[in-house]
Amino acid sequence: MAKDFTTRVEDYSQWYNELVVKADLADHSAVRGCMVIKPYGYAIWEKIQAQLDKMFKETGHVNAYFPLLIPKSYLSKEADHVEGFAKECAVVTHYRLKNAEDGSGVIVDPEAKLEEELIIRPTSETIIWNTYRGWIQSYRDLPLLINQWANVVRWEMRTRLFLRTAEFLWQEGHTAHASKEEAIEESEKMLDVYATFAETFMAMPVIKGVKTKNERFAGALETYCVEALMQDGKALQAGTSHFLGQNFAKAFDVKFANKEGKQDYVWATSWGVSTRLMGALIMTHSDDEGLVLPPNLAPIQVVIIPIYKGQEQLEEISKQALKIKSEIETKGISVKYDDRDTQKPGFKFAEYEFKGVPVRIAIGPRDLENGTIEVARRDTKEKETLQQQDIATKIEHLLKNIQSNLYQKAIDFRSENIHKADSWEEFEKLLDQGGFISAHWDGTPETEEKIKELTKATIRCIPLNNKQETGKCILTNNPSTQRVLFARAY
RNA sequence: CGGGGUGUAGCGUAGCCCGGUAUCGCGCCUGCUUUGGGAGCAGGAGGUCGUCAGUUCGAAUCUGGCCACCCCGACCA
Repeated sequence: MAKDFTTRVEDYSQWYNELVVKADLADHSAVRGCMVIKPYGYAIWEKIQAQLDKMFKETGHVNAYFPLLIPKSYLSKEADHVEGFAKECAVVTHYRLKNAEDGSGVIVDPEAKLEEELIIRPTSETIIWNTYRGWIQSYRDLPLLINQWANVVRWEMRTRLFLRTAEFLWQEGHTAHASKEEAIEESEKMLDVYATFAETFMAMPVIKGVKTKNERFAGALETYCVEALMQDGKALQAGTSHFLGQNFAKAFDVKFANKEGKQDYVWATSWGVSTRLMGALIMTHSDDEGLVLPPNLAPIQVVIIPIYKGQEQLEEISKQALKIKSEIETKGISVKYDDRDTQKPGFKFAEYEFKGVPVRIAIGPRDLENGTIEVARRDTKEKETLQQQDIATKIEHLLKNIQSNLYQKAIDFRSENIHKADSWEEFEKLLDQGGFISAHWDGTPETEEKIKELTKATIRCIPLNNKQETGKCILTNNPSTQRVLFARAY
């Protein structure tokens, strides 16, 4: 396990800071915790985005865009929602600057104070539901299935690169339904989309579950989540899907005429995943040599590096390399041929390793003679020399193999790190080892809070379709009907 | 907001106790040799020592104020 690297993502600055993201945007406290995503890192986000977007559309959703700035009053309409977000909102109070009279630079023009302050969205429920009021009159307008790709800002007291930045990119789905059952079904369906995405594309196993009341989204009746386990033994919430009941419909007065002609409030869901997924990706697979990307999300799946002496030999090798490149590309695989003359092969090898490129091909004079190439895989770092014929098929299989190997490795790691605890002593001991702990809980928020205070562990989720069994709460010994999953989390 | 720490070249640092105009590594530039795992040699460029004030003939170094950032906690996707 890559100890040094997974504990705190931002520590691996050597490769991470230079190539994926740079955090120190400016020497200014106002932007602390914001992130600059460099082109290579952004390419990974684009892959995530493209795949999720496809899955949303396959489940009947369409994209739309709502404003960044939200009138302050909107936020106060749903009581729980305000309480959840009020403490971390950036507020726009003025609309103009002017030159300072003493020539010291620009200042905020006090004349330009806004009558009503605007907040920068921490999430868009309020402005979207305010808009939906005008869009929904009849059951014929339902369901309304909309997704938004956007940035949001949450002024967190403490930030962590990728996992909790002040500004982050995400998608938020907001749907409206005619019945409670349909809305619940929708939130469960989207949870499934997230789980499928995590497992199939990110090669990251997740546990589907529901949050306890304490951990629920502000304003939701039920919060579903997918929880993943990072290499350092900490849990990470990878995505959430909320059943909002009629809370927002009531707060924003969104009513529709049902088939019987009666007015009723609509039922809502919202669901989202963010650039946190990139943190999850890094912390699930990477090692001390850098990123390890699952082929299904790697912007570059195969890199070809020529080994040569002199211009003449390079031309000869390039001819063959480009032939192999286009052959592999016929399988829909993305291939980069790196014939830069400014770096040596050894340097390039290392560079693509920390960029996480799944497969590297080296081709030199020796290969030209023998009709071979050297193929190296990032996940196991194994190298082998292959004949050039059928190379596209061989690479295609190799990529599939890497994808499933990464998933298997992650799932094995997780199985090794889920334990049952039946006493408080055992619970505490297991916690220090990291991982999920399956234990009985009496179902009260007070007990949950107490356990958090004592151990910093939280209930990550109550798994869906959880086995019912009688037991005693790990802390209070009160009767319990099921085990829940505890962990220390990011 | 509480507790701790740090500010010296693009990055990472030495020097500070004991005052005399700044050290080393990476990176960058030039040239030659190299190229199957992060090249070698030679030469070179780059610094208001966070900031303001004080002490002093003289301050990166001593004193005081301010600013910024990092870590730990409270909060959280």
